[in-house]
Amino acid sequence: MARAAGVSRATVSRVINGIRNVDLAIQEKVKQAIALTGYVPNQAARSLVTRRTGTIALIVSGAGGSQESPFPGHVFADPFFGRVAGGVVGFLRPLGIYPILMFADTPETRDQVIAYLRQGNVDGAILVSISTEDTLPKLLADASLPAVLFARPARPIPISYVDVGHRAGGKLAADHLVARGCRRLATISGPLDVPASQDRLAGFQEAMAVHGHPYIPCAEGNFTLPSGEVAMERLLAEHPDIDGVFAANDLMAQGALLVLRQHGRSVPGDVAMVGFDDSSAALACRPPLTTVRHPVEDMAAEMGRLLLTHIEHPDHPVTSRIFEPTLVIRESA
Amino acid sequence: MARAAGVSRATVSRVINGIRNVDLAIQEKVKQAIALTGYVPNQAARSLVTRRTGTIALIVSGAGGSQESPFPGHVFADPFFGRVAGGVVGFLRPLGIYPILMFADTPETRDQVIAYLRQGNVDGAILVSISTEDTLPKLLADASLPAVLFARPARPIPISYVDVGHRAGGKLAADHLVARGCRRLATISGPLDVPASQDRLAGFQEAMAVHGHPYIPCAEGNFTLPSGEVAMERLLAEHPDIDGVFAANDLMAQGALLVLRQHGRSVPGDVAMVGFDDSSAALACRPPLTTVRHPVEDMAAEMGRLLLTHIEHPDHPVTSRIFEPTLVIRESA
DNA sequence: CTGAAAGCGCTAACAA
DNA sequence: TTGTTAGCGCTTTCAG
Repeated sequence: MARAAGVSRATVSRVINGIRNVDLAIQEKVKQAIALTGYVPNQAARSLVTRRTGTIALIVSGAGGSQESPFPGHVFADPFFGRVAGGVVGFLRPLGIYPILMFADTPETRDQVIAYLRQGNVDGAILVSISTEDTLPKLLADASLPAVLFARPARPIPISYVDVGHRAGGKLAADHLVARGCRRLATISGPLDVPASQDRLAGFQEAMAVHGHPYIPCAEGNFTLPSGEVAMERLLAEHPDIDGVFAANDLMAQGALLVLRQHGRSVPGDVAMVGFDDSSAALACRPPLTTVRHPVEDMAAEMGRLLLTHIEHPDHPVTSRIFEPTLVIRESA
Repeated sequence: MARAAGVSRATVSRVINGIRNVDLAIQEKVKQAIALTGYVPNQAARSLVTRRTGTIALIVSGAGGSQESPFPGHVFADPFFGRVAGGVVGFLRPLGIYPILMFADTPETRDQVIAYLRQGNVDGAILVSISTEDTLPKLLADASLPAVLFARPARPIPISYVDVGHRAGGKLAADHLVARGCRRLATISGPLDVPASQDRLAGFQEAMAVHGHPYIPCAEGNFTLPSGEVAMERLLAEHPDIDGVFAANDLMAQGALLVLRQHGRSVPGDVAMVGFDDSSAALACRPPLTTVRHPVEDMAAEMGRLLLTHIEHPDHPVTSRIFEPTLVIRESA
């Protein structure tokens, strides 16, 4: 700005950055000049010297051996991603920092992302990895860029992460279903190669075992609505007398509800249904879905917090933070 | 990088930026040195001189007189936003440019956004305005920052925008329903203060008028599933003999379908249903929803393209681009 | 076709 | 407490 505030640029810099040791009168004068001229510091110049951008990356990374659709619409359209983005933005915004949205689904785009990060465009990264085979977490670790993951990586990697107690969630569902009086339970699991699915299933099975149900029929889905439909269809064919189901996410539960209705089974009268996530899909179900709440927004905020401390303190040790799931009781069970 | 490539930094710069007039042998030498040292140019330094950041903002702006929820989850979770983000990222990514995700819902956050943009953090902005009362478009225009809107602003503002032919979409739905043999039509509109809702309704009504149906019962919703339920409930109460419905978006159609089933009406047997958007909700419906496709991804890509030309050519005239909707026929009509 | 030198706007030592 | 002085790493005239 016009150093016409009558002082040196150093002083202006000091008041803008809130460094004390500036005479109050001068501070006032500078502030007025700023307001008057509408001066805004140039971020590029600032970053050049501070080596901080005040920006972080929010990366969604899929598997993608080769190429996928040009429009990653269905990824961002996933209510789950929306909640993550909302949580991150909600936490970061008051701090005046905003995330850069990145998407990597192929080896090339992964390299592109890494290259971008190495340009010093961001101070750190928050990574939501969709696939077990994703190599980006490792690439990030190798680049020793401050980063935080959503969910425990399939293979151990020295990066901090945030996760929910999947086993505890499975147990919550089991206990509720049993307490409700269900006797012939079944479950629709997520894809069994992802840790979260395994853990939800294990938690459910273990809890059922202690309730005296050592064997629980299980159909594997892939977290999509149609997969929930076919899983329910199969379960019903093999065990027509089912009276309670735990689906590993709300979308599959929604699909299951659809076929239950088709078969004339009332919910929760004939069969009770418990989902997982407490996503918007849970509310779109009829009846509204009883579900295990996955506190995604809070977790996303925590990712932001963790990332910031990693950025501030480069030597901060790798950390993980596990959130407790809770049961949200609505009408389906 | 180690200017140990044996040349001056100026030459390295030229090679990196693909400026001709560089001896091929030297080019090779430099490239090797780059590969060897893993050199990456510092973006901040670059931006400082070029006055370009290679970054744009993707802003979601709501109304918000005062404050809203700390987590803008439901906004980003909206499948509509997901499609926009996907389209923008899909177009920009091959160009190596990524969007910064911003969210403004209160006057304060709007100012914060503007301040951020004025810091020179981005070259331009793509704005998805959720509310009619949003003042951000005007603020952007006043700041004369390159920007493109999604959808025509309620009040005329000198900013380029991209939109779909809402009227044409309404007509598509009307023609299809009539061709199918429906005689007693009704419609569920969106909030009538937003131009898109008005236009979809008008297009539908006009087309119905030419088909000899001058009056069409209409219930107003707000684009949410529950609002679709109550609207359908009302329509059914007042006009029990309805045999065809046009809902102004898929979510409301989904809600309407739910109450239709509750009332024992078969779809499309007893009543046919046409939605609008062709969002993921259309596929989640049972039966799958016949709907007017809103080519959101393509529109988002076009926003990127338009923004880029505005950035390249600051004097490029304000432009609008209207996309044609198409009918996607599935099972509900 | 290539190198030297200036300078983008800011922060941070260092002096005063 | 404030001003002066160096750069931060790059692009870009301007010479050569």
